[in-house]
Amino acid sequence: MTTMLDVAQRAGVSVKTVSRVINNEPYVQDALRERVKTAARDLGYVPSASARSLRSRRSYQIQLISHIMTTPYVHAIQAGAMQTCQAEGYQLLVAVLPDCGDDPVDAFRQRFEPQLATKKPDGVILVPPFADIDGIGAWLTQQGVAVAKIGAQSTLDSVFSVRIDEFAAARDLTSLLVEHGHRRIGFIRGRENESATEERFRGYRSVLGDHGLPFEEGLVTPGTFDFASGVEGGVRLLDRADRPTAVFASNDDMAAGVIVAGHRLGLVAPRDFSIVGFDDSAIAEKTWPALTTVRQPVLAFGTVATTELIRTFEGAPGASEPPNRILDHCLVLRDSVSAAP
Amino acid sequence: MTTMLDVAQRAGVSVKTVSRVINNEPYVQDALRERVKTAARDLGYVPSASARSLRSRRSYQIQLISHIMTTPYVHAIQAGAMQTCQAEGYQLLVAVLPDCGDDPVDAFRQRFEPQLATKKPDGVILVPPFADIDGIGAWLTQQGVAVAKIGAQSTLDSVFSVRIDEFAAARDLTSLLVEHGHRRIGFIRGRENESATEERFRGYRSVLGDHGLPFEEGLVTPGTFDFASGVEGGVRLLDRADRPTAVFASNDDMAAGVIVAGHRLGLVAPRDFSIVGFDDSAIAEKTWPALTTVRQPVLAFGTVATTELIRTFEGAPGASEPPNRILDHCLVLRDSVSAAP
DNA sequence: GTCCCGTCAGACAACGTTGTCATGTAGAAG
DNA sequence: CTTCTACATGACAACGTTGTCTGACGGGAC
Repeated sequence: MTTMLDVAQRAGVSVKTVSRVINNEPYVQDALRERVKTAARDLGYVPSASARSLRSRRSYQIQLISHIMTTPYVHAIQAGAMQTCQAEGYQLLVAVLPDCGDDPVDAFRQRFEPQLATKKPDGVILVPPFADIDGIGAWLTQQGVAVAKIGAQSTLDSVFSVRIDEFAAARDLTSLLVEHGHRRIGFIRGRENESATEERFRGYRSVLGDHGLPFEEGLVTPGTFDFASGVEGGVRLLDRADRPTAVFASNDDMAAGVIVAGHRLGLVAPRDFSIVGFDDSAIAEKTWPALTTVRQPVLAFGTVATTELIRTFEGAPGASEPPNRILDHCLVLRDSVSAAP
Repeated sequence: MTTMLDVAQRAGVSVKTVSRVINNEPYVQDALRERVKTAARDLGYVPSASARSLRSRRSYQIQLISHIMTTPYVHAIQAGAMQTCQAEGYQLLVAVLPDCGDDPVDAFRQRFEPQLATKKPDGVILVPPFADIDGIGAWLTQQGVAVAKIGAQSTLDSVFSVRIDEFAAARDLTSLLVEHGHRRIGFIRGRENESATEERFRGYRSVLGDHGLPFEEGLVTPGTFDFASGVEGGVRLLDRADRPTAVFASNDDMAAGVIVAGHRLGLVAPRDFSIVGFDDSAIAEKTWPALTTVRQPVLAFGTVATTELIRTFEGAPGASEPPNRILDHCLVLRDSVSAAP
C-alpha cells in the first residue's frame, strides 16, 4: 500500500505538503503542486479513508435512512444518491428502522446514538415518514450531522429539503378526471401523519371545489401506500351500487391494488371505472391497463439531496441556497382513464 | 466523546485490557472483564470505527455489488444483508457498476481498485451477473477480500455461494404446466451467460423429455429478465395461429410482460393461455391474474451470505462449512395457470 | 536599512485503537 | 525447592493522515 510518505519522498517534499495538495489547500506553489500530483498519480496513491476520518473527524459517508428499503420510491432515491456519492468520492450507507411505535424520535435516537459514536456520517438523507418528523431532523442537526429531507417541507433553516409540489400534482390528476367527465371520484388516502397524504388529499378536494362538485365523505377511504391496502380500499369503494366512476389512489401500488379489486368484482378498468396513481413507480407501466399517474423525479431527489449535503460540509463558498427546493413533476398519461359513462 | 482511556481509568485498568474485553479476547479474568464491561456501559462507550480499522486493517464493512439496484431481486438481498449487518455491528455499503462491456473483469477492476486502496471492505456480496463471472471472484479473493456469491455456483474453494436448485425449481414449474394438460409450452429465456438462464431452460427441456413431448425450437424466445423484454417475447410467442397454450417466463417481470402482451392481442390469462414466472418478486401478486411462480428465499440469500462472510473473517472456529449452500425453493400457486383447452 | 506582512514549506504531535513484547503470578511437574 | 508452563496484565509503538506551530523567504512601506 502506498502512503503519503511514499508520494512525499518521490516528489521530494514533506508529507504535509502532499496532504495540502490532496486536499486542495492553498499555500503551495503551482510547480510543486504539479510535481506532487504527478508523483501521486505515478504511484497510484489513494488516501486511506480510516486515517483520514480518524484525524479529521469527517467520515466521507452519507447515510440514507428509511423505514423500509423495499419500495420503489426509496429504491430510486438510493440509486440517485449512490450515483452522486460515487462521483464525489463518498460512500453511501443504508440503514432501516422499521416500526417506530409511539415515539419515533426516541426510537430513532435509540437506534442511531451508538452509531454516531462509532462513526458519524457527514450527512443523512431522510425520506418519509422520517422526513415528516421535525424532531428527528432537529436531533441530527444538533448532533452535528447535516440533514437533507426528501418529500417533505423543512421547517428548520439548517435542514435542506427537496420535493415536488404535491398539492399541484394532485390537482393535475384530479382535473384530468374531471375533464373526462367524472363527477364522483373516490379517493384512497396514504399513511397518516405524512405531509404527502394531506397535500394530495388537499389537491383533490380543491379541484372538486373549483368545479362546484360536492365532496362526499363516503368516497374517501384510508390506505397505507401499499398494494394490499389498495385492494381493500378498492373493494370498499367499488363494491356498491353507487360506486364512483373514477378512483384517485394516493400512489401507484395502491392503484394497482384497485385494478385487482375491480377484477375480483368483475369490473375492468378503464371500461367500468377510471383509476389514477401517483409516483410513476415501476409498477405503473406493468399493470393492465397501464396507469395514468404523476411522475416524481425520484432519482433526481437522490442526486440533488446528496449534492446539496456535500456542498454543505465542503464549506459552500457561494450564496446560501434556499433550503427548500421544489422540482418539477409531470403528468404521465397512459391507459387507465377513460371518459365517464 | 468517550474513548478507551476513559473506560480504562474508570475501571482502573490499562487501555489494552479494555481493548481485550471489547474484542472478546482471552486472558482477562472474569471479575475484571465484568468491571470493564460495566464501566463501558456506564460511560456509553462505543469504539471508534476509524481508529479500529486504521490499526487493525479491518473495515467492518460489507459491500453489496450489483449491476443495478432497482430490481426487486437485488433489493430483497440488500434487505437481508442489512438485517444481518445491523445485528452484527457491520456497515452495509452498496455499489453499482452498470454496463460492463466486453471485458467485465477489467471493468470491475477499474472501478474497484482505487476503492480497495481507500478502504477495503471485509467482504463482498456478488449477485448475478457478476456472480457468474469467475474472474471477479478470483480477483477479489486475491486482493484479500472475502467473497460470497448469490444465485450462482462457486467454482473456487475460497468463495462461498448460496442459491436454490434452479434446475429442480424449473422442473417443478414445467411439471405443473404439463400436469394441467399443456403440451406446447413457450419459453422466454433470461439474460445470456448467466447460469440461472441455462439452469431454468435445462429444467424446462428435461421435463418435456420425461413426458415424451417434442422440443420445438420455435417456442423458445430470448429475453433479458426485464418487463419490456417479456412483452416482446410474449408478442412473439402469442401472436400467431399455432400459439402455445402456456408460457414459462424465466422471471416474474417478464411474466407480467407476457400478460400485458396478451391483453394487447386480445388474449386474457389464464383463459386463453397459462403463464408462470420465477422468483416470486413483488410484482407476482400485483398482476391480474396473480402469478403462479417459484419462490426464491431471496431475503435469506442476503442474511446467509452476510452471516457466512462474517463467520469467515471472525476466524470461524467450527468445521469448515461446504462452500456451496443450497436453500429450499417453493412452488407458489396463484391464478395464472389453468387446464389446457 | 528596518520593519512588517503575506506566502510557502516543514517538523511535530495528535486522533483512538490494536499488535508486540515484556513482565508478573500461580500452579504443576520434576 | 527449583523449573517450567499457562495465564494475566500493562507499557509502548504503530497505523496514515491532518491540525498547529514555527520558521524562511521576498517584497512593499516607512
